Amino acid sequence: MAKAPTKRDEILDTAERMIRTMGYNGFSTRGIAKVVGIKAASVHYYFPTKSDIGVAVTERYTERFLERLGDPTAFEGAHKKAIEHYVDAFRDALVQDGNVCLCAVLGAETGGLPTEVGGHARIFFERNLAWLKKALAASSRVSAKEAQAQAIHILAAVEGAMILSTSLGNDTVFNSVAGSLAQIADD
Amino acid sequence: MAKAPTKRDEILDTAERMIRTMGYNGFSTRGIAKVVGIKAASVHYYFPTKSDIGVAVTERYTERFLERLGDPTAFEGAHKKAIEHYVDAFRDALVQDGNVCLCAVLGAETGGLPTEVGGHARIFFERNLAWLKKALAASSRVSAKEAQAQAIHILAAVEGAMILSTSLGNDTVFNSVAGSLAQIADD
DNA sequence: GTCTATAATTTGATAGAC
DNA sequence: GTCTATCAAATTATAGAC
Repeated sequence: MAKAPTKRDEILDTAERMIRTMGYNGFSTRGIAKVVGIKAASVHYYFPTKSDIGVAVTERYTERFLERLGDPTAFEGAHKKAIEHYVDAFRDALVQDGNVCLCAVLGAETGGLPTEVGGHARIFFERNLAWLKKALAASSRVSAKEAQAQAIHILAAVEGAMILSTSLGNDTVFNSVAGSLAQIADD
Repeated sequence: MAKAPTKRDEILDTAERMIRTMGYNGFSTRGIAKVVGIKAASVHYYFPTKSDIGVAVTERYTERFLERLGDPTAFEGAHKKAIEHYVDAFRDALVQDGNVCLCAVLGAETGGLPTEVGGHARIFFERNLAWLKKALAASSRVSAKEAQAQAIHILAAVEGAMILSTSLGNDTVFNSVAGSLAQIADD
């Protein structure tokens, strides 16, 4: 039997959804409270400040995402499989959740974020690049330099593809980019 | 002698800079007024609503960008040159202006935008894809289908690269992606 | 065109009762 | 833990004087 989500979880779920559709400056404690079915003051009981919500959402998002990615060295020799596995994680975020990557949104409005929130978005990107570099190094014979460049390229393309898909209202855009990235393995 | 910018232009310049750093929900009419040196009520004289500012900024941005791109059929046989020219336009936006692409920001927060503003961001993307398709079709022997996929890939990668660069505080990230994209021509 | 004044609403946050 | 009540500030926008 799945544990019922705590109020705290519901707040984070709602905040994540709102940030991913409207941005950090597009949600309010009152807006969250209304959805969760409590009062704004109760939201502040769990998270003293709005920035605390942003940080908690981003940390949870990053942990979940990297957990789902799993072991980057599990793709020995299967370069293409590694990339497909990576891209699939984002596809799920886009199609299942129906939203852009949290950190694509946060990264886009970096200048309008509390410093700590922007810092945690940055950590998401850094950890993703580290995962990709390891996965590429373990699955192909590219140099460390090439692995670095490929990692940056893949992450940038996937994040951009989610934004494009959302703005154009067309998920096939994401899949088109996913297909192109799989061919990086054919170098 | 360059014409002095009108007040209207100054408002749009300031709004564009603010949206590109903080997002649409991160700027206010008062914030703009303070920078321009007038009162908020005067901003509303030029643009009745905030949404009007967003639309005007996006339209102007799109026109300028496509003007700068020029003729997409000017690269006969020079596939690589076409891509480099396209990527350079974004590099200038990132390095000279010091900001992410306006529509990367707007696209990321689509769900939090007035409908018309989101619609104009979408138009930016559509016109960019159209330009790229023409440029790729005119400069190489790829099929229409391949040109479409390559166009989407290039646009997504460039937009994502700007966000990554900003969040990581590192412009070399953009240049790395730019280098990878130039190799698409080597297929 | 630019201002003052102001309205109506929203926002982030706190104090204190229950 | 959740509430009511409240605050101070900010926000979008309008009316009307100059």
